[in-house]
Amino acid sequence: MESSTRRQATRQKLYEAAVTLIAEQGFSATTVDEIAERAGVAKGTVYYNFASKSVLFEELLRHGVGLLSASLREAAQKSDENGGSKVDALDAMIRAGLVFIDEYPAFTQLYVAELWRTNRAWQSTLAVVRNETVAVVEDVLRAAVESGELSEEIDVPLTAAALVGMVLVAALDWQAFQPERSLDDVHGALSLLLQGRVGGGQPLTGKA
Amino acid sequence: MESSTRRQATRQKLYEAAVTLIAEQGFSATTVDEIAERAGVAKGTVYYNFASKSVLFEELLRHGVGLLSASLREAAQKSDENGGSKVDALDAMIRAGLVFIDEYPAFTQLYVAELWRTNRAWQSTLAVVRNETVAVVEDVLRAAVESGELSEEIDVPLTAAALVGMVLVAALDWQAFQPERSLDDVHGALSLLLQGRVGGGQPLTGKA
DNA sequence: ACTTTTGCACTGACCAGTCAGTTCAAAGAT
DNA sequence: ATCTTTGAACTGACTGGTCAGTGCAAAAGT
Repeated sequence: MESSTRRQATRQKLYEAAVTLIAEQGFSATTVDEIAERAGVAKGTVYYNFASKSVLFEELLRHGVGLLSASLREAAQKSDENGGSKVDALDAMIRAGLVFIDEYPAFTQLYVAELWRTNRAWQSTLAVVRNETVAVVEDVLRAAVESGELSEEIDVPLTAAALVGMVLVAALDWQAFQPERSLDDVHGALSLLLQGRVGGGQPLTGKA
Repeated sequence: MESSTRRQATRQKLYEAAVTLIAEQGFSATTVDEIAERAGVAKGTVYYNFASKSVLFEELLRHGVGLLSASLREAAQKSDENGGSKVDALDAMIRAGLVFIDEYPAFTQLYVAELWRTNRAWQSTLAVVRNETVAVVEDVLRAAVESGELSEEIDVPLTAAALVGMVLVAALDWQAFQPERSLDDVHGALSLLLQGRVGGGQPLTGKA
C-alpha cells in the first residue's frame, strides 16, 4: 500500500510550492504552471491530484490549519501537565504560535490575507478553520475564568480573537519589518502585554 | 476652473469602487472593467485618471492610510489636551482605530491582506505607509516610558506593532464573525487587555 | 497489471491597456 | 446676445497576450 506514499509525496511538494507562491503573489496572480514548475512536476500531475486550482488551495488551507491548531493544543496541554497555571498555558500557546509562524511564514501570511474576504469560494472553509483555531484559545480562557484565575468580566470570544490576532500580526510584522529581533524578544513583548505589565492596571477612566 | 473638481469627483468614485471590489476579491481577481462599471464610468476614464491598475491601487492606499493615521494622531492629541494619561491616549487611539475600521472596513481588510506580501510592486509604498501608522503608536509609547508612566522594560517597536495588530485583527474579526457585538464591547475587551486586567500581573515564569 | 507521472499541443474565456472619436462647458470673437 | 473654437474629460470597441483546464499516448514506478 505504498502506492499512496508516492502520491502523498507529490501532493506535499505541490502544497509547498503553492503556499510560497500564493503567499507572495496572491491566489489569482499565481498560475498553475508556476506551481507545477516550482514543485518540479508536470502540469498534468497537478490535475491528476487535484480537481482544480481552488480545490488545491482549499486542501492546502485545511492541511495547514490542522498543523497550527494541533500545535497550539499540544502546547496548552503540556503546560497543564507540568502543573502550570492557565495564564502559563496562554503564554505557552503564544510561544507555540510564534514558533509555528517562524517555521511556516508563508502559510500564515496567506491565511491572514484570505481570512476576512467575503464572496470567495473558500470563505466557508476558512470560517470553519478559523473557529477551530480560536476555539483552542477560548477553551483555555474559559477554564481560567471558571477556576477563578481570570476575572469574570473578561469577554471570552472577543479576547480570544484579539489574542490570536495579536500573535499573528506581531509575528508577521516581526518577519517583514523587524527581522533582526529574536523570537524571544517578540515572545517577551507579547508576554508583557498578556500579563498586564504594559497598561499598569489603572482603573478604566470614562474616556474623553 | 472647476474642471479639476470634476476630475476629483471621478477619482473619488473610482477609489470607492476599487476599495470594495479589491477587498472582496483581491487585487488580481478584480478587473478594471468591474471597477469602471461599479463607479459608473467608462473603462477609458480609469486610464485617463490613472496610469495603470496598480497605480490606481497605490494611490488608493496612500489616500486611505492618510485618513487612518490622521484619525489616530487626532485621538491621541485630544486625549492629551483633556489632561488624560498616556495610557488614556493609547485607549483613545484604540477606540479611534475601531471607529475607523467600522467606517471603512473594506480599506482595512485590503490593507491587512496586502501588507505582508513580498515581491509586489507596491511593497515599498506599503512599507512607508505602515511606518506612518505604527509610528503614531510608538510615539505615545515612548512618551509614556519617558514620563515614567510605563515601565522601561517595554520594547517600544514590538509592542506598538502588536497593539496595532491586535486592534486591526480584533476589529476585522468582529465584523466578519461576531457582527452582533457592539463597538463598545470590542473596545472594552481590548481595553482590558491593554490595561492589564487579563493576565493578572503574575511574574513571568520561565516557561515549560 | 496497475497506478502515477510526463510532455505537449490545444482551446476558449478573460482581461489590461489602447486609441480614434464624442461631449460639453467655458473662453473668446463678432 | 449669439456663434465659434478649444481642450480637458470621457467613451467603448478592439487587440494582443495570458491562463485554467483538457486530451492523450508514451514512459516510469511499484
